[in-house]
Amino acid sequence: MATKTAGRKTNPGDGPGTTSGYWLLKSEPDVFSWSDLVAKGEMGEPWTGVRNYQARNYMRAMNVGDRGFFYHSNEGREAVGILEVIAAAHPDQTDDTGKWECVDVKAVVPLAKPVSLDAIKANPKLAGMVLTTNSRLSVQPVAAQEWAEICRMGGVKAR
DNA sequence: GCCAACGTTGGC
DNA sequence: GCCAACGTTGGC
Repeated sequence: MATKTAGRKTNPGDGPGTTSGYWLLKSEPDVFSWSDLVAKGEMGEPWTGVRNYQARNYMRAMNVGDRGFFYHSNEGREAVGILEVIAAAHPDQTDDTGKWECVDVKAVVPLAKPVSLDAIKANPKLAGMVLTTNSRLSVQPVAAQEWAEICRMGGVKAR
């Protein structure tokens, strides 16, 4: 593990090559939503379909037990729940080339109050979030203090 | 639905 | 190895 991340810093606030163990994963809710993941229960679901090297490398850096926000892109534009990594990166069955990988995740808890992109942008503590600095990256690291702040805004205990 | 930003591809 | 063309993402 601790795979190389193409020479990039993983996250401001974390040292180079380290991760906080917190993530943010995007999905368009009309393709795969938070409630879809909840419906999978403890079995969880492979996070397939990522076709971006940076995003793949972040998935490779994930450990079982890491937590992430489930973010609804396009429709909703808000973090809606907390998920947990239940299987480390493995080949993506929906990919024929053999290049792409996915992790398995399960739903942990919904945010009592979804945290919108607008609210994130309006919060100076979250100014450095990848969500705003690289809006196209679908799998991204979250710094520990960002995790705590969004949990607070979302009305859930940070865990 | 539009389009800016970003990433990838392929010709040279 | 450069860069123009193209495709995709996701906010607006």
